[in-house]
Amino acid sequence: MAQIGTVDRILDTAEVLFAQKGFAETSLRAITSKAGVNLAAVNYHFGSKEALIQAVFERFLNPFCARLDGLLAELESKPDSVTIERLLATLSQSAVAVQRGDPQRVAIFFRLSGLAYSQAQGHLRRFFREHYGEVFSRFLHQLAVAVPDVPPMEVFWRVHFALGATIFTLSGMDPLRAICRSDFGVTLSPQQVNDRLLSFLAGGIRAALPAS
Amino acid sequence: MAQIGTVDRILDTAEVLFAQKGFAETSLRAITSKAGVNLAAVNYHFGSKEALIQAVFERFLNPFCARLDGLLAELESKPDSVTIERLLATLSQSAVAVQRGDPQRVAIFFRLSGLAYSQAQGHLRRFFREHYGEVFSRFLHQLAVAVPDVPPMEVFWRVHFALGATIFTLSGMDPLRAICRSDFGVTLSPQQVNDRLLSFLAGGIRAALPAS
DNA sequence: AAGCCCCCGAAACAAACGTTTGAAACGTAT
DNA sequence: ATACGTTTCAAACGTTTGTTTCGGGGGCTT
Repeated sequence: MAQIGTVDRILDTAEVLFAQKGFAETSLRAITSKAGVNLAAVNYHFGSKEALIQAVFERFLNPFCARLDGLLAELESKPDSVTIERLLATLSQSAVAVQRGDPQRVAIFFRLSGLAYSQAQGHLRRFFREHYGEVFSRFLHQLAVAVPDVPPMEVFWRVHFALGATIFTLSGMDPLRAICRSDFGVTLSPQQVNDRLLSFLAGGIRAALPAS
Repeated sequence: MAQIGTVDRILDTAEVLFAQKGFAETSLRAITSKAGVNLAAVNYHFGSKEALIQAVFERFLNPFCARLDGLLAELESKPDSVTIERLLATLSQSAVAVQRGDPQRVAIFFRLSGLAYSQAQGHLRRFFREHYGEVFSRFLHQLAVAVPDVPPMEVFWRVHFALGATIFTLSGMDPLRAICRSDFGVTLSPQQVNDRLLSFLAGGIRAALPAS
């Protein structure tokens, strides 16, 4: 068993607790006591709670965006085969791969993204737009290529609709699967939920435009 | 100018502040000082902050569900004409009507719903399931009738996907419209965003099932 | 007018929060 | 062994939080 340092122990614990209860509802004392480190360690290593939150995001968003960026570059080299399904699958695969295929960690990934998004105000939104805006618009552009008969502005909106469905669903994955099991007697794997989500999204993006 | 009582002044103010910054981030002092009432008034009239939060939800969810329930009953009497589009429009109209057509208040409505949902833990989730679970499953059943070729369990999942897209989008309506204006030079009205959302959802719900 | 009940207001309460402090413990290079 | 920079620790700091207390009206009924 490899000994992990204080910084990573804090990040590992903060990640889980933030995903479970939100940022404001998670105290530094809860994090440090569960992580088995001293309370002052957070301010020593990160400077402040706000900086810790950003560090948590950076740790999984940086590799995610790097991988996504690489896969998008690969797709751009052969523009003919770019479909919605392939683009969405690329996104999904990036998330899963970065979390080493662990569904539990993928859930945390999306749960945190959802929290960050609903935390509409101030510093986190700026942080996202500055660090990850480029990859996002690259994805947006690829998607516009994949559906040439849908105007770019409509693609923009539909991507946000899709983003909402994704984050919303995957951030509440476990409770939803429990309801599904109790109401229909069927236990779906996260992968199966993901497949259903992707076909829903593809159908939505390709839908007929509203009669304006 | 009609004088409104202390209770409603608190509810009006809390509603806005909760929607803007979340529950934990909004202090009772912020609410009471902005509402122009004494700090102790919250605990006097509601008992606790948690009870205030529930009261805020009840005030707009009760009339919303009542109206939705009535419209659903109306639809059940003529099962032939029930389509996805009509059902979604019913939902949308209920929300708009209850908020007296004020887009600002409709935004608050969805923003609060989104917050409640992302606040996955404990008391709010129970509260929702107990109070509004019946109307929800009634809606679900109607939707299953409207798309007979999609199995009920698939409808269940797709409704949650749609719920996510809706809450997510409408809760961040204003910032998204600002981005759309700056990126495409087009200013959409909330109604126009709603139309686009509805066709996206209809397309998603009707999409081809994943090859399992 | 006296009593009663409901509501308001200023102040205080204990608890929890993020953050800071200064000294002890550590490993490492001189 | 000594000295040095880094990390850990217990303790305390000053705020802010939700909640409670208690005295003082305002509008009733008797």
